Amino acid sequence: MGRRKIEIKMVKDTNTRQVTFSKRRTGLFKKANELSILCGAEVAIVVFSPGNKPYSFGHPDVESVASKFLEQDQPRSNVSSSCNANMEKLNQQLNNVMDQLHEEEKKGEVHDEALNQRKKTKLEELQELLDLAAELKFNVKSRLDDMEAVETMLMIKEKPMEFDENHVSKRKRKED
Amino acid sequence: MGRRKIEIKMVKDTNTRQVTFSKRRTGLFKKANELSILCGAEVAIVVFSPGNKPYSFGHPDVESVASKFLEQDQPRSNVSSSCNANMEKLNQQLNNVMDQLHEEEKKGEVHDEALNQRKKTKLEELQELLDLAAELKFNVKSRLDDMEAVETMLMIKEKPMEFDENHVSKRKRKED
DNA sequence: AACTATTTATAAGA
DNA sequence: TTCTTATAAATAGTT
Repeated sequence: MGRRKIEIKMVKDTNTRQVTFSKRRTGLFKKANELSILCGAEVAIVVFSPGNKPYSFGHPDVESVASKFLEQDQPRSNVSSSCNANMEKLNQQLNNVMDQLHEEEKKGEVHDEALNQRKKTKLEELQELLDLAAELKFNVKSRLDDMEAVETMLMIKEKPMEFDENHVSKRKRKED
Repeated sequence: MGRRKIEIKMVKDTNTRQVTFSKRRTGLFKKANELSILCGAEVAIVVFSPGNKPYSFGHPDVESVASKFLEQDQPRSNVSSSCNANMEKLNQQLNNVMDQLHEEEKKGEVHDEALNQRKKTKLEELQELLDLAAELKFNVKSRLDDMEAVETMLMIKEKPMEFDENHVSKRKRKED
C-alpha cells in the first residue's frame, strides 16, 4: 500500500522501522476502533514497540476485555487445563495459517492460464491435504481429552484414603 | 474500502454485521501479524464477536504480552513455565511457517507445480507442528508428577504441620 | 509531518 | 457461503 510493495520481514533500518511501526500501529488501532463500532465487538490490543514502549487500544477498555479472555483458562490451574487452553490458542493460530494457505491457493489460481486443467487436479489434492490437516487437528484435540480423562482417573485412584488434617503425607492435591 | 463508503457506526443488519466482523477481524489480525514481523513488535489482540465468541492473536503469544502490559508477572511454577517455554517454541515455529507463507505471497508469479509443491511442504510442516503439540501435552503431563512430588516434599519439609486448604486447586470440567 | 503513487482491504454484488 | 470486483483506505518512499 505504498509507492512500492514490500516484503513482510523485519525492516533492517532502525529509523525506517520506527516510522513503519508508528504508521502501522496507528492504522491497526484505527481498524480496531472501526471493528468495535461497526460490529459492537469488544476489542483489546497491546503492542510493544521495537523500543519496547507499550501502546494499547481497548473497547470498552483493555483490562475488562483481557480479564474476560484470561478468565477462560486461568481459574483452571492444573496443567492439563492450561495446556488445553494453550492448544486452543494453537488451534487458532493454525486456523490463521490455514486461512493464509487458502489465500495463497486463490492467488495461485488467478495467476496461471496455461495449466488450468492440471491445476484443478492439484488443487483437489491440496484440498484433501487441508482436510487431512483439519482432521489431524481434531485428532490431537481428542487425544488431549483422553489425556485429561486418564489424568482424572489416576487422581481418583491415587486418593487411597480419607485425609485427616493431622496427616502430613498429603500426596495428590489437585482435587479435594 | 469497498463498493461504497460506509459510515463508522453500528451495522444494523445482523447478518451483514457478522460478515463485516468476520472480514475485518481477519484483516485486523493480518495487519497485526505484519506489524509484529516488520517491526519485531510484540502484539496481543483479543476480540469478542457480536455473538460473544473469543478470538485472539498473539506474537509471541497473548498471555506473555498481556501480562507484561498488566505488569502482573506472577512467579510461575516450574510446571507452567516449562509448559510456556514449550509453547514458545511452537509459536516460533508457527511464525517461521507464516513468514515463509508471506515470502511466497509476495513472489506471486510462481509456476503452479512449484507452488503446490511448496504448499504441500507447508502442510507437512503443519502436521509436524501438530505432532509436536501432542508431544508437548504428553511431556508436560509426565513431568507434572515429578514436579508435584518434589514440590510436595519441599513443602512438607518447610511446613511439616500446617496445611493451607485454600492451596488446593479446583478441578473444572472443560466445556465447549 | 505532508504528500502521492501504489498497494491492500473490503462493501456490495453475483 | 464463497468468490469477484469496483472503490475506499492504508501506506512506502519521497519532499
